[in-house]
Amino acid sequence: MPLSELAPEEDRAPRRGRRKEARPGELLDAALDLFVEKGFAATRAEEVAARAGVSKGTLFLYFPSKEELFKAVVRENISGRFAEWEEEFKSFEGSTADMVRYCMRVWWERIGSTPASGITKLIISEARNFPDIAAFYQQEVIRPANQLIRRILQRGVERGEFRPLDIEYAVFSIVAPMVFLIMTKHSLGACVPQEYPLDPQRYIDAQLETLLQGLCVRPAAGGRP
Amino acid sequence: MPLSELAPEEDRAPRRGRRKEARPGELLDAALDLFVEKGFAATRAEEVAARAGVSKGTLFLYFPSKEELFKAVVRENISGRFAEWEEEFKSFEGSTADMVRYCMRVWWERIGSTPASGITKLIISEARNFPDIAAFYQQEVIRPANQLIRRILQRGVERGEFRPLDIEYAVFSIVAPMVFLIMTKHSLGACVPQEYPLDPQRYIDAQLETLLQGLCVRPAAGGRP
Amino acid sequence: MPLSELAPEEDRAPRRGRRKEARPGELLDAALDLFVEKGFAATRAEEVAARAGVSKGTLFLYFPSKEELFKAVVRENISGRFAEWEEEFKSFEGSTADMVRYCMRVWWERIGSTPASGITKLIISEARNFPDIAAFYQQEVIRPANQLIRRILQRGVERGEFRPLDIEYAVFSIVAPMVFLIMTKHSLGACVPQEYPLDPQRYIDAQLETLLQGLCVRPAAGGRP
Amino acid sequence: MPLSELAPEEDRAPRRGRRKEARPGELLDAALDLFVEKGFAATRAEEVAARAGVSKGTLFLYFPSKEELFKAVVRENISGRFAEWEEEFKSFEGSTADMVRYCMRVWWERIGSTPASGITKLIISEARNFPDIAAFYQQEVIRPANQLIRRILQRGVERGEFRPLDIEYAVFSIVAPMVFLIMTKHSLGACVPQEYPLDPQRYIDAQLETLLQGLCVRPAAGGRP
DNA sequence: GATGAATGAGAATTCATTCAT
DNA sequence: GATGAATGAATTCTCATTCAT
Repeated sequence: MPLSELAPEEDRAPRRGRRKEARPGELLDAALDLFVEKGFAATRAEEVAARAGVSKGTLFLYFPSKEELFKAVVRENISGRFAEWEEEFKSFEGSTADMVRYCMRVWWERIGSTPASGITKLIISEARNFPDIAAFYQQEVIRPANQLIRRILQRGVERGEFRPLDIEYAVFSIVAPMVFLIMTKHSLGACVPQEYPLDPQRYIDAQLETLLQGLCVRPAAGGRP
Repeated sequence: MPLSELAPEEDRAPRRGRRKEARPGELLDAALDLFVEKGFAATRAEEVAARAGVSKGTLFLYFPSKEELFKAVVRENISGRFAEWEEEFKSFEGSTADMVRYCMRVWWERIGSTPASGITKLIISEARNFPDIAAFYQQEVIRPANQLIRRILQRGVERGEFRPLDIEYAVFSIVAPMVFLIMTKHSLGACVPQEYPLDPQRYIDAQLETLLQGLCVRPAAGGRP
Repeated sequence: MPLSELAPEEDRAPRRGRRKEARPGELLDAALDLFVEKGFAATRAEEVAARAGVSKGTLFLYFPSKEELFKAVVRENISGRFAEWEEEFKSFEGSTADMVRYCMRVWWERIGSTPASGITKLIISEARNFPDIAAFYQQEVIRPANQLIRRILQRGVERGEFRPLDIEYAVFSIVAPMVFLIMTKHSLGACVPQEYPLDPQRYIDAQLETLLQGLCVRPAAGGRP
Repeated sequence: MPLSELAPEEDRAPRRGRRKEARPGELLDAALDLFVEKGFAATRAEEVAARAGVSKGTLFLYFPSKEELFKAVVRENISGRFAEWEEEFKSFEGSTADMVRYCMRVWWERIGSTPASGITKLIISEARNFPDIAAFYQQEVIRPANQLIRRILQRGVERGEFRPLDIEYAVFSIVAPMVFLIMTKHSLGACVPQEYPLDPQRYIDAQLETLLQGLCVRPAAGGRP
C-alpha cells in the first residue's frame, strides 16, 4: 500500500481527484460567490468550474445547465431553519425586546456573516429574471421569516411590552436593517473600501437601540433598551 | 390659437425621423428601465433600442458602447439636488422630527416613486462589475445624502430633541428603510404580485412612527410623534 | 455685381459651397489617398467624404456605391497618355539607352512622384477582390505600357545598341524597378521612417546604370556574365 | 514494422475531433492564403475557419482576435533562415555572379514558389494598417535580407568581379525583380489568366542575364552605359 | 467519471446606404 | 443639391453546451 493512500485525500496536493462527493457542494459554493459578485448573466460557467477546481465539463456533469445551477444554489442556501428557530422562540423566557435582540444577533451569526447571506443580494438582483425562483424564495424564506418576526412583535404587543403596532408593516423595521447590512456588504462594501465595511456589531447595536426604543411602550421611565 | 401650440415642441415631434435632441434621453430612460429590470449583462442593446423606438444602430450612434450607455444612465440619474435640499433644511423652522418626516416623504415623492429610484437597485446589483461607477456614485450621491441626514440627526441631538446617538451609524436607521422600500419595489415587488407591492404611504408611516419614537428623547410623558 | 464674385471661388473660405463641379474630383482624390493608405475594405465611406470636405450623403450623390467609387478612382487615374508617349518616342532622335533613361525619368515625373502612382499599389493590393477592374487595368494600362517598352527594347536590338534579348520578359527589367519604387513609397516607405523614403533620383540612377549596361551590347569582347 | 508507422503522426490524425497541436498551423495556413488573396479587412474570420475545416469558434480558441491572427501569420512566415543562408554564402567557392544566380534561384525554390511568398504581398498591402508589424518585418526580414545581398555585392566589387557600385541602392536591382515576381503572382497573376502567370524560370533567367551583365566589370573597354 | 477541444447560436458593434428635411 | 440621422445587414467575438477521448 503506497504511503500516499494513508493521507487524507484533501491534504494531498488536490491537483486531481478530490473527494468525489464533495464536488457538487464546491461547485455550489463557487457559484454562489460568483453569482453574488457578478450576477448570473455576467458569471461564466467556466469560471465557476475553475473556482471549484474542476473542469468546465464537470460542471455540466452535475448540473444540466447554468440555470439549473442557479436554482440549485438558491435551494442549497435557503435556510430551512425556521422550524428550529420557531422552537427556540416558543420556549424563550425573557422579554420580547431580548427576543428581538437575540433574533438580530443570531441572524447575523448564522446567516448575515456567512456566505449564505449573499443569496439575499442574489435574489434581489435576479428576481425579475427568475420570477419562479423569486416566488419560491418568497414562499420558502421570506414568508416564514416575516411570520416569525410577526409572532415576536405580536408577543410584544400582547404582553404590553410593545406599543400598538401596524404589525404587518412593522415587520420591515426589523427586516430592513438586516437586508441593508447585507446589501452593503455584498455590493458597495466590496468595492468602495474607504467607506466600508461597516462594523456589524456596532451597526446592529445602533439599529437595535433605536428600534427597540421605537417599539416599546414609553414608560413613565424606561428599562434599558 | 390652436391648443396644440401650447404643447411643448417635443410632444409634437414626429414619432419617427430626425429627433437628435430627444434620442439620448429616450434611450437613457429605456436603458434605466431594462438595466433595473434585468441587470446590465442580461439586457440586450437591441432591446434598449427597441424600447426607445429606434433601431440597434441608433443606440450606438449616441453611445459608443453598452458600457458607456450604463455610465450615462448612472450619470443622468444622479440626483444633483442635495444642494437644494440642504437649503430647504437650513431654513427649516419646525421640529427635527418633522424634518425627518419631511425628508422621507419628500424623498419618496421626488425619488422613490419615480423611475430614478431604479438607479439604487442598479448600483447595488452592479457595483462589483463597475467599481469605478460605484465609487463615483458613493462620492456623488451616497456621501452627500448621508451627510444631509447626519446634519439632521445632529440638529436633533443638539436641540435636545433626540437622545444621544451614534450618529455615524444612526444614519442607516433612516437610510435602510428607504433603500429597502426601493429594493422591494424593483425586485420581488415586481414579480411576486400576491404579496406586493407595499403601500408606500403606510410603509413610510409605519417606519417613521417607530423610528422617531426610537430617536427622540423619552419624555416624562410624550405626545405621539 | 458683388465683390465676392470677383475673387476666384477657391480663394474664399471654402466653408460651404465650393465649386460644385469640383466635388467629384475632390472625392476621387480623397478616395485614392485613402484606398492606397488603408485598402478598399478598411476605408470608410464617411472618411472619404470628410477628407473631401463634404458629408457622407454627398458622396453617394455622386457615386452610387463605394464600389463604383473605387472603379471611378481607377478610371480617373489611368494614364491615357500612352498615345502621346508613343508619339514622343516615335520622333525620338537619340540613342535607345537615352530613350530608356528618358522613359524612367519622365515616368517618375509624371506618374511615380504624383498621387496617381498610388493606383499601382491599389491595383496590386485589390486585384483579386476586383478581377474585372484588374482586367480592365491590365488592358488599359499594363498592356500598352508593356507594349511601349517592348518597342523601345526592339528598337535597341534592331539598331544593334542592345544585345539580343528575350524581349517579352526583358520588359520587366524596366517595369520591376519602377513598380518596386512605388510599392516602397506607398507601403513600408510610409510607415518605417528610419529606412525610408528612398531618394528617387539616386534610386533611378542606380537602376539605370546597371540596367543599361545589362542591356547594351558589350563593346569589345565579353564572356557571358 | 508497418509502413504506416513511418509516417509522421500528424499525417494520420483524425480529420475531425481533437487535434490541438495541428489546429493553429492549419488556421495560419488558411489565414495566409485568404489574407493574401483578399486583404486583412476583406477576409472574414469565419472564412478562415471554414478553409481550415473548423468552426468560427475554434479560430478564436487559438487566436484571441483577428488582428492577433494576422500578427501570428506574419510571425509564422518570417524566414528565420538568414543565418543559415549567411553560412551557405560564407563558404561559397564560386564567382560572385554565381552567388547571385544561386541566390535568386534558391530564393525562388524556398520562398518565392511557396505560399510563404504571399507574406510579401500581405505586408506591402497592409503595412500602413499595421505599422508595428511593418516595422517588425522590416527589422526581421527586410533588413537581414538586404544585408545579405549587400555582402554579396561587396564581395563582387572587392574581388574585382563587379564594377564600382552604389551598393546601398544596387541592392534593389536584385530585390526588385524578386518582389515584382511575387506581386505579379499574387495579384494580377491570380486573376488575369490570359497574360499570366509568368514562367518563373524564364523570368529569373531573363532578369539574371541583364542584371549580371549590368553588374560585372566590362571586360575590355566600354562605351558609357 | 473527468476532461477540454470543438461547436454554433447569440450578442455587441460597424458601416454602407437611404431618405426626410 | 446637401445634409446627417436613421437603418439593418454583416461581422467580430463570446460562451453555454456537447462529446470524443
